Amino acid sequence: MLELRYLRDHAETVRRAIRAKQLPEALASLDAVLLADEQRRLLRGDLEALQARRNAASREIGARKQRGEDAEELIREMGEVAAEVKRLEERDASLEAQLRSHLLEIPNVPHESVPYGESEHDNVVVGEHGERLDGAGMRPHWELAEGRGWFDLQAGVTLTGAGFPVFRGAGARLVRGLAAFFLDQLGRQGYEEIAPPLLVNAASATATGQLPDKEGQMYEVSGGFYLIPTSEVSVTNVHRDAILDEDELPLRYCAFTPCFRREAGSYGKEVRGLNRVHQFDKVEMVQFVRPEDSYDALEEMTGTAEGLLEALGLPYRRLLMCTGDMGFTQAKKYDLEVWSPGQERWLEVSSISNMEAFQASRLATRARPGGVDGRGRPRLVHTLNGSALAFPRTIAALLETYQREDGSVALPEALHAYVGTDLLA
RNA sequence: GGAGGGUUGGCUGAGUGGUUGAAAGCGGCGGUCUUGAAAACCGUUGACGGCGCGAGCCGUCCGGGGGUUCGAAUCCCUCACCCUCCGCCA
Repeated sequence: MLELRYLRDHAETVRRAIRAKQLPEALASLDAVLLADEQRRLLRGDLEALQARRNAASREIGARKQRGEDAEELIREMGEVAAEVKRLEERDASLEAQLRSHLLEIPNVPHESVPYGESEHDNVVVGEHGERLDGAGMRPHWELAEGRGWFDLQAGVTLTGAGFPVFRGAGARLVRGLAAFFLDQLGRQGYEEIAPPLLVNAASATATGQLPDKEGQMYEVSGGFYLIPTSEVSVTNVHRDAILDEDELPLRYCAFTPCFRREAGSYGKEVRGLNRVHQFDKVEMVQFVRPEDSYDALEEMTGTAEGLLEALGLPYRRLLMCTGDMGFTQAKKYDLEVWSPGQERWLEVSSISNMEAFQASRLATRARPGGVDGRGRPRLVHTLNGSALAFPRTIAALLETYQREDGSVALPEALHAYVGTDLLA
């Protein structure tokens, strides 16, 4: 969330940001925060004066009793003060709770380099790599897989419901190979591998920004837990409520996990095959960096994800998300889309974002200059995350791009050792 | 699941109702000494919020929440986590 002090000093900037992000309902939240803040500061003036009086009187009572003097009158007097203090404290607590809940409803402010836009149509293509294959005669991945049994959508429907594909045989091996390939690549670039819990509590989901505003996107299970919609949630919360050593930044983590998303309201060709599913695998990158380094880190991470697509020989393009399409928590976000020749459309396989301090303030993740024992004041870190990469659409593009006349798929060389074959037949 | 013990500042660890924001030690920072360093010695050293140009003043914080009291780190309730023992499971 944005910090209260920032909100007080930059209310207009935040109003513009809210409008640019197409979240007008947050304007009321901002007003509510500013009002509650003002009321609270007034209240605290009275409250603290009263507390000071009580503290002084209590000391005096203690002193008198020690001298064996009578303090009955003062005690009676303080009884009234104590009741008033209690009343004001309750009012203060209620204002603070209001403040906090509305604060959580205010989105992050886009970076100045982010273009204004109302929807996905206003995103800007900032680079394209590789030559798109002509779609003539190319089959979509679901037809290819159907013939060879690499994944079984019907079985998933039986087991669970639509959007839960069952990978099998060479398809399952491809999943495992891709995971190992991605993780190895990231490991080489200094990312520490994490195998996190797949269930998180509400505090974790709130810290990374899934709650309270995107509740409907997560599966909630009994015990008050949520299935992670991305390992960003698990991995970023590893340092919740922590003071890091600023000299040890950046911290780079990666994780291979399933992700669970309700994706309510999607239909039609958007969801054919592996285009959009409720459970999918993804390798995620997460970084904790010093504030002044976060935009360099964003470029670096995006480059890393692009490197994976290049290693797989898949044509892709990079999009800079406009203000209206970038999401609640982000300050700047790139999407990578891979070319799907069998469908003749672009498929989003990665999304890399800089949250600046937005998550860090909810996480209370700070870093102290000069080490944990140092004397410097801790300050909020910046957090970033990005997919490297999401599996189903990567697999779709791989199958379609490398398909042969007979419906088999010749894998790119980078995967041969990982999948244990150069051909899915 | 049952019984007991514990959770205090960056760390170890005192403190069981009244100048305790908290002893002591370690660590950190500054200094003396030294060619330099170590050792020794001296000083200093929590966070957050509010007010003030400033020196400074006020408030809150001893795992979380609630209660008793004029006053709570200290008493009561509750929750979480850790440790020990018993049971159960792998």
